[in-house]
Amino acid sequence: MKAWQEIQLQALQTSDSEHKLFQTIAALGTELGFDYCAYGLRLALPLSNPKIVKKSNYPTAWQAQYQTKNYCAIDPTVKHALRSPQPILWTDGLFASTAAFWEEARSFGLRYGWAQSMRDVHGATGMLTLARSDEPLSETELAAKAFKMAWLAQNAHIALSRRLLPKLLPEADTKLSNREIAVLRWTADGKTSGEIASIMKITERTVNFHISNAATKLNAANKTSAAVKAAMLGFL
Amino acid sequence: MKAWQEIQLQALQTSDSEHKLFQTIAALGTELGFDYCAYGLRLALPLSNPKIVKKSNYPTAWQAQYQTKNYCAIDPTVKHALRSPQPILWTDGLFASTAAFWEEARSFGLRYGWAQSMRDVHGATGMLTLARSDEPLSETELAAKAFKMAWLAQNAHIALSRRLLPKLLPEADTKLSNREIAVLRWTADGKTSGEIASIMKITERTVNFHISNAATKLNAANKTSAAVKAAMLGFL
DNA sequence: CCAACAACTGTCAATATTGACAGCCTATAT
DNA sequence: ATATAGGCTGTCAATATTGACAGTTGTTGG
Repeated sequence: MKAWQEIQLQALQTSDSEHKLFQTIAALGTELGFDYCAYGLRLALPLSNPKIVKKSNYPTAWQAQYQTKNYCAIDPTVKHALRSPQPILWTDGLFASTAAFWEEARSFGLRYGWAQSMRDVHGATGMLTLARSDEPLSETELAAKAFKMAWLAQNAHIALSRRLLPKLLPEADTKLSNREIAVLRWTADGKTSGEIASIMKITERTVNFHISNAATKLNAANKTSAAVKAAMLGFL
Repeated sequence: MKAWQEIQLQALQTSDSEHKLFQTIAALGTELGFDYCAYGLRLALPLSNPKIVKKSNYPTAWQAQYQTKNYCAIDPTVKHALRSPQPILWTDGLFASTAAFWEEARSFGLRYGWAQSMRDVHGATGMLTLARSDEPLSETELAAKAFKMAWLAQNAHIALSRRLLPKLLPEADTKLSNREIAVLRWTADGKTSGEIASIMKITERTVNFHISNAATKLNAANKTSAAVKAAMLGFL
């Protein structure tokens, strides 16, 4: 499978559009024996309504169904992906409580599938799904392809999220000063401004000053939100 | 390389001790041509002094040096691992600003190395390092082994963190009620108790009641800490 | 039926926060 | 030398929070 090595370099290094990048990943999926490929990215923020982006070469009708019926919310593979980076197979057991959804997916040819997710420093979770209509996934096939699938899941996320994140999450490239970071760290650990003041040997007024500057930079309404955002985005 | 498949099953499924598990991972590293193997786990909390656990088969003297001189804080591979899941090679460029550290590592036989990190739902970052004394890592060797290394980094973290996390981070298995989660979500997004009250159509008093219960469960001093902990641990 | 639990509400006082005013000091880059 | 930025401090009033008191309702499971 020489093509892997070649496409690999392309996928990682060229700065293609997201679309081309996804095509490359899908092509690698095809080489692994999967007609269908899907990548989903779920940002960490805002927590009460996280942004989700999907890219796939699924049948258009199914993509539309999935979107309008908000299947994302019930899809057991998504639920698993958000809890664990362990790969998961599409099995009857997995879809036990979502039979209608599972039935419908299969009617579009999405019968045998595999998925793995990955979380990055910014709290974003990426999920790669590989699927096909034809042939069940045997243990031996999985064992043989496990390494490449793991690699592909990783690199799909690294490459795609690098391109998608900046647009979707502008806060991700905020620059916080050292002081702001220090103050937010203590804040996130539950210290009051007064406590932080004595820890850092500065005035309470100054602590609040830094917090408020950080909150402005992070587009946060108050210190709680600022601490959460900074922590989730990996600034602390 | 049939052994891979066999050990793979063992590594994932048997509930060995951490130590045995690490041995297994190190053995897989050896099969990939690396004498040395190290796994580091950095928890997300507490933010102001995150817990770190290390396991390695490095020379004991170097492990001691690394620990006492707190090299963790300056090690450029660690710095990279905390920012990106992309694999990284030990190169002169990488250690440009930490020459003494790099020199010392090499004096212990740690000359050629590779590392990759991975973050999970609980915010913990795991980092796998594979290294050796003898032979430089060529592009072609890396290309040939990339898949297995990616797989190993992933599975080392999945397996080891599953065993290490519960002990190190007791908050990780807190059970929050649905109401508590909802209230914390809004809190983390920067809403005040009053705002959450009108969003959820309950009294401000009730909002504070849920927040305070959640804070107790999470061992948090106040709502900011509760929101950060819940968010970092993936409860929201 | 009863226990246990989640959800919900009330009041009051002590603390903490935010927001808006205004200004000083130091290091770095132009 | 001057602009710029980070770090630092002050006061005051309006809001928000926390903590400690005491209680109702509805559901679930033994």
